[in-house]
Amino acid sequence: MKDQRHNAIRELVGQGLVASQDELRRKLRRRGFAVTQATLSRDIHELKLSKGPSGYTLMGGSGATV
Amino acid sequence: MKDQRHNAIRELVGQGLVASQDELRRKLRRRGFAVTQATLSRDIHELKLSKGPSGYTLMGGSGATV
DNA sequence: GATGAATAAAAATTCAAA
DNA sequence: TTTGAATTTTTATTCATC
Repeated sequence: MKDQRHNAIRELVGQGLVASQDELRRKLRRRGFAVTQATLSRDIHELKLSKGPSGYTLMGGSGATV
Repeated sequence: MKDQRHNAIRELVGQGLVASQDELRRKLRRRGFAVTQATLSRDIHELKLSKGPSGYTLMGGSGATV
């Protein structure tokens, strides 16, 4: 369950605008994943997502930005 | 004043571990820049810094991570 | 081990004001 | 136009429960 959710998160984030954990939560719910903010906070950390000027983004290997 | 502070921020962040705006605030103060969290929040946005699993990082041109 | 509810902590914003 | 104090919003964590 968690793995599927992680994939969905990666997809949504990669896709573009996820400005907050709550927005992510709403989008996930539409996809059938009903979780709370606490869980997303943990997921985001596990996935090493980064929150920048334009919402959440996926981090590559080293963390260096180009 | 703001430009100097921005440079100092870039330096501190580029340097390594800045885990929170408050930590940044303390480090800046040691360097002679005494500002509040509100100002740092604005600075960070202006500098397009990103907060990830290992504190704040500088974002490069495209925002892509390697 | 994964999660939620409640809470704490951190960050963004509002609202003066210089 | 930049800032700080206060506030709101968002995110991380704690403390149970399953």
